[in-house]
Amino acid sequence: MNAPLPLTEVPTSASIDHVLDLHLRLAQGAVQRRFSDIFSDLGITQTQLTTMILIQENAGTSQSDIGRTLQMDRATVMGIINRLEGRGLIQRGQSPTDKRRQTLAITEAGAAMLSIARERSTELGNWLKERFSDAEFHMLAALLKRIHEVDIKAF
Amino acid sequence: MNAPLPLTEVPTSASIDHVLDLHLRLAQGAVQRRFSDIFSDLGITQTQLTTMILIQENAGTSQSDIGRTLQMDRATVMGIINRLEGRGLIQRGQSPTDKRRQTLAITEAGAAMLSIARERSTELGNWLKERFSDAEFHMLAALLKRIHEVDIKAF
DNA sequence: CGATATTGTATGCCTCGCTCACAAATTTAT
DNA sequence: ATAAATTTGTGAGCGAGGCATACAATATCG
Repeated sequence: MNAPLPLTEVPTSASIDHVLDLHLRLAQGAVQRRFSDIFSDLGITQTQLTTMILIQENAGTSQSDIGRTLQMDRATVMGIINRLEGRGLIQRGQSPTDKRRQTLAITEAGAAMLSIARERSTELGNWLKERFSDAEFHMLAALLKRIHEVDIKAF
Repeated sequence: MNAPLPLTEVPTSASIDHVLDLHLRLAQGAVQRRFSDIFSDLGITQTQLTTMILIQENAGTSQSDIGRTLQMDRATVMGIINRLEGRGLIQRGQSPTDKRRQTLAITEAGAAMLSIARERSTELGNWLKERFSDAEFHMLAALLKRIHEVDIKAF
């Protein structure tokens, strides 16, 4: 369920080593792999879980809202919502005020899965925290935030 | 070519805000979008570019080597190599010592594109560096490295 | 009212990432 | 030297995510 294990020598590249975007991508990949390990029995992805949490804690949100928060296209969000609804984890409803909107809500099955998932999240969090002091951990989060937040600010 | 632009209020979640893995994912997404903007005319992805640089600076590497370095499955690497070879940017050859291996090399077209791409990389680097002091920048890289390197160390 | 923007949806295309299975070659063990 | 295990590339298949484009319905603003 993972990439091969490097024990032998592996090619490196001077011009690659200090490139931030590579480290970012590799780190994200590592987390993603760890995530699917930890959550394998729940069959859920990082994006899906985040989406569900967002729905649970913002009753009545719409797909567009989620897209804005998680910086995804409307069409992309729809795919995710379709998959979650297809599994009976969330439910679409009608907004009383705006007929274009669809309110999103967690089903009972979804809530059940979420309560398990939240525990697992702790596990993932610990796996990450192992590597850092508290200060480093918060620093890292803050620095990362600058990357995606400035992306927003640009408009 | 991008996600919608949040100007309005957007749902947030207390339990989501300090989750490191979300910031990591969003940051990576933001970089990816910026990347495809900057490199749009070259029609190349982050992964593809990294792969090509790796090949160029490690003459005769194999697909498996790349997989280990970039932490990707053999099968995944093959897909990437296929696409690059299909566009005539790289070339497969035969290893003189090991008949299982395929040596990878950059074609002339590939080298031409790489020289442009390296300039664009600077642009992406600057876009990132804007947000950070030098110390922060290096700190961030170092912290990220801990995430994917420990992943390796686990074996 | 009319023009403009927002929301959801459908379609289609592409990249990445994985599993499983297989064959050929190489290395290690007996 | 022969047998066993490992490495390498490949093929087929599956699914998620991410995008553009286009369309219809609804809201909002001038």
